[in-house]
Amino acid sequence: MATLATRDDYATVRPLPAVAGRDAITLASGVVAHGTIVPVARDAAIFAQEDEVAHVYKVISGAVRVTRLLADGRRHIVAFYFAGELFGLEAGDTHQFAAEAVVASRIAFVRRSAVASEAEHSGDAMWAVWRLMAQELGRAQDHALVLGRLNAEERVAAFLRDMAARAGSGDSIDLPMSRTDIADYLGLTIETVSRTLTHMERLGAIRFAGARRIHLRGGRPLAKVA
Amino acid sequence: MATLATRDDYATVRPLPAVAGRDAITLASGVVAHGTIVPVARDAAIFAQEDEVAHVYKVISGAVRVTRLLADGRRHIVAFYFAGELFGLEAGDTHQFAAEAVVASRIAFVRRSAVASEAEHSGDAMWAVWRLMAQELGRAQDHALVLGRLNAEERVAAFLRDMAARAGSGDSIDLPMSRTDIADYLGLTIETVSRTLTHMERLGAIRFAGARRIHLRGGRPLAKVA
DNA sequence: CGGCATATTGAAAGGAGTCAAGCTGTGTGG
DNA sequence: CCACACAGCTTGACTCCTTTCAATATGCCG
Repeated sequence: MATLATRDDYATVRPLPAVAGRDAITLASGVVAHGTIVPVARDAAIFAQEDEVAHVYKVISGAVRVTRLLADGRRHIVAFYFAGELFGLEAGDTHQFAAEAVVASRIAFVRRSAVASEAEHSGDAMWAVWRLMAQELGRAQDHALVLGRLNAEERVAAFLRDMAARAGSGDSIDLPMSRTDIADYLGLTIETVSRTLTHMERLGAIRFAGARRIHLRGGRPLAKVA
Repeated sequence: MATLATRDDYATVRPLPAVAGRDAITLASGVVAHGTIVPVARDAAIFAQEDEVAHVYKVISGAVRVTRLLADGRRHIVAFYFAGELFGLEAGDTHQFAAEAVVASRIAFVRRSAVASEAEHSGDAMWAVWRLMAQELGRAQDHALVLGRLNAEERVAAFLRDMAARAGSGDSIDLPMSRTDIADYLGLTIETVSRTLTHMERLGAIRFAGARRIHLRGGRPLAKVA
């Protein structure tokens, strides 16, 4: 199914240790740590599924997808991250997921130890990390609800609403990811995603301006989910 | 769809403030807080979806389900919790879910503020709460993968494996929840759950001892997922 | 022992998947 | 600057897994 992104397909980006810590990265309001901003090409890996957890990441510009691969090749996208968002926070020492740039992006690498020591010394930082974790948990639970109980139309509508809030401006949504990415995020096939979007356009709920730019019309697809 | 558990169906259990704090509850190894152990009847609510977050809970005995209800009545089960497990930890001030006892259970109510102050004073407690949160996140992400990319047989197999590890003894699984609960957890219908279990029995992968007691045979259903 | 909730089983329908062409549009080379 | 080429997207026809609708069966509890 679909084109797979395995570890060997792309070179993993590895910032030189020597230059790490050059930039001041704002993890949360008031919480700043040193890190390195690295340009990452489209589809290049930021970390792989077996990598040791060494950093926490912030999207400076562009977009990131976090994925899991099943042994038989099925792919699941855990989450997308956009400019300003943090990702890569995991409890264990080995990444359970892989992360790749959806489009050419600039990613801040902050050493996990830097975040940890920041959190130990400052209640604010600790609190910020906690909030981030809680937000991730909420997103994952929402995602499970979408995958467990919504039909194709509802899933795509929920996705568009989420994207409108996070990657859109006004009623215009800029989708940096492919239909394959959307399908793997929503537990559907690319054909179903495509058909559903076409159907929504026919209904007048959305309008296309190229395959990856969508205008919402009258918030019609918003009506469904809690 | 299915029998619905709405807020009005059951009386919510509310421990008397006067008796709160009578028992010493172990939240994690070495982290103890005062709380109250309350008996909760089968299907009785522990908290409802709109309730203010006042407590953190620990299952002393029995089992708990945490659910979400869609406006049209569709139900999604976020998670099950068994003896020894903690639940109810949420970031906001209002519960996003409801919790009910699956069977008659004993639940420890610990004031959230007690946990918070414990965490503020002790690095250990803080760390324990963090670990719990991270574990929940991992579970939610695993659940999303199951719902997004596995078929009915694989979902049930994954469920049985999880139950064997958490609510079983050896190769024997004691399922306290109904087929409806399982279906709402796995994003299936009760008929599909039932048929799948029957099919697994025909294949010799499991053996029934009553509808809610299952013996695994040779770990056959374990073969599928990562 | 009866009665009701829970579970199983069957048959038919439907929504999403699969397989297979085309189409579009973006990037590149002539 | 135009045109080709390839990746990505759309559309169509058909299949299949899961749902839906409908009876039974089972079993727990009073």
